[in-house]
Amino acid sequence: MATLADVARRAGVSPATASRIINGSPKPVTDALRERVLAAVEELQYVPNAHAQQLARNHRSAVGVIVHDVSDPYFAEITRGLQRVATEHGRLVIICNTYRDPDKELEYVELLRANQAAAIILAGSGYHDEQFTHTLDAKLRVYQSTGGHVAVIGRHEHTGHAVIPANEAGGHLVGAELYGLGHTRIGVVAGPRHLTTTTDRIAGLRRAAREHGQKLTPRQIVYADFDRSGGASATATLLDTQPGLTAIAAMNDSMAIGALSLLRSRGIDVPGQISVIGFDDMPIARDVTPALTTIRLPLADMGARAMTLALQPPEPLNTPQIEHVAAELVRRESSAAPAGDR
Amino acid sequence: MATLADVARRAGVSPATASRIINGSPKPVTDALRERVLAAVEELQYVPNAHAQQLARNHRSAVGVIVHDVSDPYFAEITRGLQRVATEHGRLVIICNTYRDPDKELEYVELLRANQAAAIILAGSGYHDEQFTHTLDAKLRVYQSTGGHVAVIGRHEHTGHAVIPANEAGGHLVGAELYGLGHTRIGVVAGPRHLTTTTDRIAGLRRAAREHGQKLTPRQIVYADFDRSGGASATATLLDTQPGLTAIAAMNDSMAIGALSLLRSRGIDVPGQISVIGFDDMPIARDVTPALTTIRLPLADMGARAMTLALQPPEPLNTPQIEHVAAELVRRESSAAPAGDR
DNA sequence: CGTACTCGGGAAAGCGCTTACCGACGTACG
DNA sequence: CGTACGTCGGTAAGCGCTTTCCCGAGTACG
Repeated sequence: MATLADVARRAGVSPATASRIINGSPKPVTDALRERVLAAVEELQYVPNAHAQQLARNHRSAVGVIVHDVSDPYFAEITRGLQRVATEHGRLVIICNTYRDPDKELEYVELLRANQAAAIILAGSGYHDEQFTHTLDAKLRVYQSTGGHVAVIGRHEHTGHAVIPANEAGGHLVGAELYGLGHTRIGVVAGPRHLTTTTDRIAGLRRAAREHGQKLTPRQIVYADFDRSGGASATATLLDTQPGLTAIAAMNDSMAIGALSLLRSRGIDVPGQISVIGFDDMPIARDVTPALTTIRLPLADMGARAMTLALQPPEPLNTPQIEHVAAELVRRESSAAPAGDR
Repeated sequence: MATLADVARRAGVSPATASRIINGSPKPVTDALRERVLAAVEELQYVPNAHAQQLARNHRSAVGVIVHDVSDPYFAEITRGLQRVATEHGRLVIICNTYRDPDKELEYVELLRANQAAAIILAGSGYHDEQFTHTLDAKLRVYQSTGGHVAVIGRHEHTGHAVIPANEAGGHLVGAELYGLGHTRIGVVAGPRHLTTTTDRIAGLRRAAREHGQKLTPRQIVYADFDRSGGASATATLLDTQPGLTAIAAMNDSMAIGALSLLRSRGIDVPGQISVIGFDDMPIARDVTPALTTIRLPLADMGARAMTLALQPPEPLNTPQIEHVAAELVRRESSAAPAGDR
C-alpha cells in the first residue's frame, strides 16, 4: 500500500508538500511541484489512508445510522432519505442493523463512537424497557458530551433531536375511519408489545374507540412480529377467537399484507367480509389486491429531516429540536362499510 | 473524549498495560491492575478510538459492500445475507449505495480502499460499458494487490471471487414456461439495456424462443427502469404497440408488479387475458394478486456466499472462486395457458 | 548465597497523516 | 546596497493506539 511518504519521495518533495497538494490546502504551491506530485499519485495509485487522516485531522466525518433492519421496507425508505441528505453533505453513512436486538443498539452506539461518527441517528421504535432506555440514554449523553450529534426517528424518550411520526394520531385515524364506517367488531393485528410504536398506535385507536362509545378489549388485540408472517398468524388467531369480526387494523403494512394473504387463503373477501387497514403506506401497499387502505407516513422525508437535524452546525441554541410529522389516511380498496350496513 | 492515556493515568499504570488489559492481550497482567484499569474505563466511559487502533494494528477489519440501492428488495435481501455472515465473523459492514451511478461505484471502491476495508463486495448487475468495466477492474486489481479481497455478485467480468446467478438459464425457464404453455405473442418488460443482468436474462429467453421455433423481435422488448414504475410504463408501451399480446415476461419482480398494476388499471385480467412472469422471487411476489409466477433466486443466500468467499483466508490457491447459483421456476397464479388454448 | 530464569510492567518506536512553525530565497523598498 | 517582507517548502511534533524490547524483581536451583 503506497503511503504519502512514497508519493513525496517519488515526486522529490516533502510529505508536507505532497499532503498540501493532495488535499488542496490553502497554502500556495508551485505548479511544477503540483504536477509532479499528482503524477506520482497516479503512478502509485495512491489513496490516502482514511484512518490516518481522521486521526491527524481529528474531526469527525462519517455519520452512523442504527436501524432495526434495512431490508424492511419501512427502514429502507427512511434510509433512502437519510442517505440522500448525507450524500449532499459529502458524508459517509455507516448503516447498522440491530435486527431488533436492543443490546446491539447499545453496542452500535459504542462502535459508532469509537469510529468518531459525527452523528448517530437512531431510527425505529423505542422499547418499553426502563432499564434499557436509561442505559441507552446514558450512552447517548456521553457521546453528545464529546461533541457528537444525535437524532432519533420515531422515539421520544431520548436526548438529541427527534423526528416523531404521529403514531397516536395515525392510530386515531384508523379508528375514526373504521368506527366511522360502522364497524364495531374490530381486531387489531399489532406488533410486539414492547415497542412504543405499537402501543402509541394502539393508544390512538383506543381514543377513537372511546369517541365512538366503543371499547377495545385485550382479546381483540393480538401481538406478533412486525412482519408479514406475524400479520398472518395474528390474523389467524383473531379469526379463531373473535367470531363476527368485520375489520382488521394492522399496525403496519407488512402485517396488513400478511393479514390479506391469510384472509385470501381462508377464502374471506376483503373488504366484502372483512376490511383491512394498514399503517405506514409502504410502496407495496398499492400493489396488493385489494390495494391497501393505510396511514401514510412520509418515511423518506422523515429520514431526510433527521439527517438534516443531525448535520446542523453545533446547536445554535443548544436545544434539541423536535419535529413532528403528520400521518394521513389513504383510502384504497381494502376498507368498506361492514356488510350488514349495506 | 477520554483517551487511553487518560485511563492509564487514572489507573496509575502505563498506557501499555492499559491497552493490554482492554484488548485482552496474551500478555499476563495482575488482577489488581486489571481491576483498576477496568474501573477507570468505566468511570471515564472510555471507548478506544477505532481509527487509532486500525492505524496502529495495521490490519483491516471492516468490509465494504457496494450495491445499487439497499431499499430495493433485491439488494435488501442480498444485504441481509451478507450482513449475517459478516456479523458472525465480527466484521463491520459499510454499505454504499450507488443509486445506479457507475461513477459512484468507482468512487466507493476508492473510499473503501482508503478505509482499509478487508474486502469489497460488489453486488448487482454489471454495465455494458467497456471503458467503465475496464477502469473498475483496474481499480479492483490495485486494491487486490494491496491485500484486499474482492467478491462480486451477479457479474462476471471482474477479477476476484464471484457468485453468479443463472440469469441466462432463468430467462430460459421463463421462455420455456411461456412457450410451453402455448404463448406465442410475448412481450418483454426489460430493465435498462446497459445492464448485463437484463441482457443475460433476455438471452435465455431468446434461446427458449428458438427452441420453440419462435423469435423475439426488437419491438417485443421494451427497456425501462428496473422498478415498479418502469414496469408499468414498459407494459403500457407493449400494450399499445403489440396487439394480441398474451404474455408478459418481466425481467424482475418489481417490474412485474408494475406490469400487474398497469394491467389491472386497464381492466385486463391476469392470467385470463395476459399472463405475467417475474424474476427474482422477492418476498412480495407471493402477496400481490394474482400471486406472481416468477424465477426464484436465493438472494440472501447469494449474499451470504459472497461474504463467505470474501472473508476466506488469503486464497489457498490464489485463484478466484466462482459459484454459480441456480434459478428455479415458481409457478403461482399469474401465468396460464393463453385464452385461445383453453 | 550467587546465578539463571521467569514473569509482570514500562519506555518508546512507530502506524500514515496533518499542520504549526521555521528558514531560505527573492523581491521591493528606503 | 542593506533591510524588511512575502513566498514557498521543509522539519518535526503530534493524533491515539499497539507492540517490541528491555528491565527489575521474584523464584528456583546448585
